[in-house]
Amino acid sequence: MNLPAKRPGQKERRREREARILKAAEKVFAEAGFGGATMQLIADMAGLPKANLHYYFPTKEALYRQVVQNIFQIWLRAADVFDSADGPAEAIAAYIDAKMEISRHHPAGSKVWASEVMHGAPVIQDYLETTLTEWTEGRAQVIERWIEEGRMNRVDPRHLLYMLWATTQHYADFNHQIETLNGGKPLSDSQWDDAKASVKQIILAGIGISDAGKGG
Amino acid sequence: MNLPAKRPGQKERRREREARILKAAEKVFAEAGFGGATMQLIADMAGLPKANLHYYFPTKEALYRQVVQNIFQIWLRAADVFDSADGPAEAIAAYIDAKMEISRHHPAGSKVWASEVMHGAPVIQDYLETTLTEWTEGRAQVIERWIEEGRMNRVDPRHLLYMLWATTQHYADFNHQIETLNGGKPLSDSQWDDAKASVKQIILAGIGISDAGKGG
DNA sequence: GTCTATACACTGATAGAC
DNA sequence: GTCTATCAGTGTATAGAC
Repeated sequence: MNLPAKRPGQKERRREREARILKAAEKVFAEAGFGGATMQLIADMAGLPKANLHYYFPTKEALYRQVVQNIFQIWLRAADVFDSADGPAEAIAAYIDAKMEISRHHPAGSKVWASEVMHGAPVIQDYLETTLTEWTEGRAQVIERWIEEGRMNRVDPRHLLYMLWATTQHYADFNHQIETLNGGKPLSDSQWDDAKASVKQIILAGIGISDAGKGG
Repeated sequence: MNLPAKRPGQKERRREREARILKAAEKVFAEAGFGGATMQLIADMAGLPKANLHYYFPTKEALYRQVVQNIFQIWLRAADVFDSADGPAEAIAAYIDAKMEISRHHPAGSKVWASEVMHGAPVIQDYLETTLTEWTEGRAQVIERWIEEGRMNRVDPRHLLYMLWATTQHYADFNHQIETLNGGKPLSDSQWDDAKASVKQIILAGIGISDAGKGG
């Protein structure tokens, strides 16, 4: 009877808590690693009793798996800009910008991803073998076409992609080291602009596109 | 009396076991992280009873600390080639080659280092603030001089160094991902040559040095 | 100097009251 | 559907026999 009317936004509350747990878990996993992270820490940061986590996620590994999958989706969405442009200069510049933005505003996610891959991808190996492999092959073909059209230097497409991933994610994964070398202070807005400009300058010049991404 | 004569190579045996423990610890820490690594795993891999580890290293953290310090020394030695050359083309090419060799033959060490920095450098923060900061500032000045002498493009020296670190270490830290994208097989000798050549090609061209590092 | 057995703390997960 | 109390398992570290 009144049961349906009795739950206004009950599902929303559950979603809101799930999101809070996932956010806390991402941070704790990033800072302590899977083995070093504890359900107690995650629960405290999410503001819930420890046992409640198992009501939303059956096991620690299931929670971790969800965190990693979310990060993977963010990577994939950022990769879309690679296709929305019609030339290497615009596409690669946009891709660098998008990934640098993620490194700046989502460093914890990048760290969890890096840790997962470093440990042999025990949880997302299937994604590496399917989605990531397909995406990489597709993008390598696009780069190869640009090379044959004479729109950029002949470089190995895969190693170019690795360099893009490595360089952009470095600003997230090693942000503590960069901060220390910056006198203990996080990069300012203008310093982030410098970082993005430097990465674009070197890589675009490195593949023979000289007039793009230069501000002055 | 005969006590000194009674210990032939006793110190050597201790050093040999210490080295074996350190080697096993490096691998376990790299694969499982600090929190995921157990003294049992390290002991098994080193072929010693678990409790014996505490005879050589008082705590798990002390063992970990020694592993991280050793890796840092390897990084520093590799950085020496930066100074043994007299120009940017030779110096940076040699630095890339040296770091790529470490990534190939010492991936576990690179992973432990990456993990330590990602978690906020709880153990080697002092090294970051002293040795690494001084080395970085010195090398940035060298690069700045090369720029003023017109021997390479004007780029931000620090972001160039970050790109060198990120790109070369990526082949160690993400070797599992690279292996997966390579059809599940480790890079062959020639593929490693391609990787080194690609990195040198893009970065050297990216800083305005066009005729170096090209094989054919 | 080396190993076996054990103490003590803490973790992930669950049972049961509300 | 939510929380308190607790269990079983595991981890580091150590005491004590040899």
